[in-house]
Amino acid sequence: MSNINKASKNSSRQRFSDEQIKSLETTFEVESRPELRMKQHLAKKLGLQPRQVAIWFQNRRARSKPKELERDYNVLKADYDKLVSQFESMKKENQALLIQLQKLKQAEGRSDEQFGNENMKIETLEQTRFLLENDSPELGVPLCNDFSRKVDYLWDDADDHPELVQMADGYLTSTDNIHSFESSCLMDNSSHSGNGGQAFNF
DNA sequence: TTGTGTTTTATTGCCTCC
DNA sequence: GGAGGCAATAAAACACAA
Repeated sequence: MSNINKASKNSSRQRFSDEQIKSLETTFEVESRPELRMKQHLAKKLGLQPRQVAIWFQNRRARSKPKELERDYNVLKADYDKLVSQFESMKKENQALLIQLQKLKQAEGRSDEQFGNENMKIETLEQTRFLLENDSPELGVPLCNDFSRKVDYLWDDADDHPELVQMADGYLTSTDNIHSFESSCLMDNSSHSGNGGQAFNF
């Protein structure tokens, strides 16, 4: 269609009146996708063509879409932040419980060597915590690059204690936790290929 | 007044569903 | 295949600074 034809075809275009807009908005709040019958009723009531009413709702939905997306994003982010917070507190609780377990096992007569060198554990804890906290400061959560490097078996005789492994940051955790954590990392790895120079070799 | 950016109405083309 | 929805886009109407 030429520009001239378009211009002549649109020459009668005019903005809807405040009353028309108000009525359309009111309807939109109740039903953003009104049925044909409703659109015909509205058109008759407002002195518009049914096609104009249909187009108005179409455009109105398009305008509201970014706002809806923003609302959904905020809800999801709030949920996510809450989960991160819960995860952190559960991680601490888990650590405390595993330390308790460690002490109990020590009390049972195990030597310190079987549980690894405490000094090295503390040093590794500080280094890894720094890296994880700086992986994604804007989200306040660590990413999962090179996860496999961050897991070491706590005991040389791991066969005796397959239920416990040591995270590289010094936290103790169960193998079940490790597996679930690895699964969650699959989502992150797509957007963070490689270790970005941040991974830490142990 | 005019140039420019934004908003609103309308068209087009494609897709999905029945 | 027709109806209706959506994304992309055109173009008129409007707002506003200079």
